[in-house]
Amino acid sequence: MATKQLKDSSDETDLRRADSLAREIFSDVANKWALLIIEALGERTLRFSELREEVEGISHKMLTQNLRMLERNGLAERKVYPTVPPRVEYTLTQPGQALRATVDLICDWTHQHFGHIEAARRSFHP
Amino acid sequence: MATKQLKDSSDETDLRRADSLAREIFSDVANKWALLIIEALGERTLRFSELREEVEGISHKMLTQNLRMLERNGLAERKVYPTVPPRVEYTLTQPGQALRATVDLICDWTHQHFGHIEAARRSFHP
DNA sequence: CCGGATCCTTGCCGATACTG
DNA sequence: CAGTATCGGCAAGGATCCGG
Repeated sequence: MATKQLKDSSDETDLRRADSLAREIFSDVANKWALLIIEALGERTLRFSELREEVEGISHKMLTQNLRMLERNGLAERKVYPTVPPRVEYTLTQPGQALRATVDLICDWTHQHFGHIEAARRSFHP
Repeated sequence: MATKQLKDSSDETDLRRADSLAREIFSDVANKWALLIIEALGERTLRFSELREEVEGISHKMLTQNLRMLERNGLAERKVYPTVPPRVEYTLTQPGQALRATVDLICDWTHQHFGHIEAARRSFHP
């Protein structure tokens, strides 16, 4: 990953910290479930149970785990209504939305290059 | 992931196949190592050993495994020079380049929202 | 309804050794 | 140098239960 240009910091420590953090964020975010959750949320606000239905095949555990991660990184917001039974809603924050825009592009890419990929797979002999 | 609008196919089977394939491609591609390799390759042509140095922390095994996957999906091209010792070079295909462009955006995003994320982490108390 | 905790299985991934 | 094969540890992830 490219290093951000930090103007004039004569101290390399900041750069190193930034890079290692950047890699960490990248690793957090660049995984199947996280991206699918972000796609599913889109501009909507969804309850936990709705998300679970929306994201095909995700387990209860993976969903909470990834939601905590998104929340921790400030990409999603968690709103709890202290009713009974409880009601918890999730929304993407503005940075989350920005990320979603790029994930959308990956989806577009998938559809655009569908044919190419299918063809490549057929003509691929290990 | 959103389903591509296939005009007028009265047969649902195609849609299902397309969606399942799309998810499969997405799962292949949406993983840390694959994306980092794509980033590392960029517009360059790199040898196996060069890639190994370029992609920080990747193991021999993961590198070959992911390169085979990229090749299978037609995202990277593998060129073997039958010299001794052997020389193998990898390049992104045009679809691979297109995908890389979107990955670049994710990197940009990471750097742009760096501050927000750090702040969110500090103020996050489980 | 939500989410944490626990147990248990699966499969990822690194290490190593061996071929062309 | 590049790639395959095998093995084993360990962490990811599923199933389940309980508690708020």
